[in-house]
Amino acid sequence: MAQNKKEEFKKTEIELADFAKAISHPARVAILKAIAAKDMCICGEIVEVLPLAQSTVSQHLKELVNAGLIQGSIDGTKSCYCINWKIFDKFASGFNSFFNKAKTKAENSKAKCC
Amino acid sequence: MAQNKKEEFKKTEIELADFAKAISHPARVAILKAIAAKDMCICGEIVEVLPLAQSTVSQHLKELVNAGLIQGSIDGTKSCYCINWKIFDKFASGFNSFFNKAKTKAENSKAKCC
DNA sequence: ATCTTTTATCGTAAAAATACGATTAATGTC
DNA sequence: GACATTAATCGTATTTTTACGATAAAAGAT
Repeated sequence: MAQNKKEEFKKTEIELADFAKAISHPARVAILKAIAAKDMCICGEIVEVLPLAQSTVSQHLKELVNAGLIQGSIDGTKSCYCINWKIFDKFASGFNSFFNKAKTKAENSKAKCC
Repeated sequence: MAQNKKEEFKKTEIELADFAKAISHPARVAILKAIAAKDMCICGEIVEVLPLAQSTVSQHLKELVNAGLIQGSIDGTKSCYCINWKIFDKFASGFNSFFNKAKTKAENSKAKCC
C-alpha cells in the first residue's frame, strides 16, 4: 500500500482490528487451541501438529507473543508457551462489546434494511 | 508465501481465521460501526467518514460483502449497504465459542503456567 | 570436548493486502 | 441529448504477510 493509513482511525478501531489480525490465520488459531487444550505446550509439540515448517511456526508464535496472547519461557533446550489469560480475556470482551454494541444500536432503529 | 498452506487446517480453524481477517483492518471495523449506527448507509456517507479514497473504500466494502457481513443494494446512482445480521451473529457466536472453549479447557487443568 | 537436540533468527522468494488515480457504467438532471 | 453524480472496476505501486531452508545459539547427552 502506497501509504499506511491505519493510524488515522480511532484507537478502539485499531485495537479491535489488531486483535482480529492476531487470530486471522488458521495456524495461529490452531496454535492457541493446542496450547489451551494442554494448558501449556512445548514448541516442538506444536510444530508436530501443524502442517508447517519449524521456522514458520516460530514466526507465528512470535506474532502471538507480540500480540500478548501467549507468553513463552525457556526450559533447557525447549521452549514452553502458555496462554496469557489476562490479555485473552481482554480480546474476548473487546469482540463482545463490538458485536453487542452494533447489535443494540441496530435494534433501536426500525430495520428498513436494503 | 511460497505456497498457501491454509487449506490444510481444520475447517473450524479456517472459518474463525477468515472471520477474523474480515475485521482485521480498522477501515472495515469503522465501516461496520458506521453502518450499524445508522442501520444502513449510502456508500458516499461512508467515504466521507473514512480517511481513504473512494476506490479504497469500495474495495473494503467488497471484502465485507464477500465475507457476508454486509449486503448492498443499488438505489439509483447510489449504493446502500446494511449489516447482514444472520452472518453477523454467526461471527459473534463463532468468536464466543472459541474464547469460551479455550477458557473452559484451561480451567479444568491445574494452571501450572510458564 | 564433540555431537545432538531444540528453537530462534536471518535471508529470501512468492503471494496477498492496501492504497490510489483513472476509467467505466449507470442513473439522474438540465 | 449533453452534462453531472455516484460507485464499481481496472491497472499499478508499495507494503506486509506467509513460507521455507540455512544458520546460529544454547543446553543436553555421550
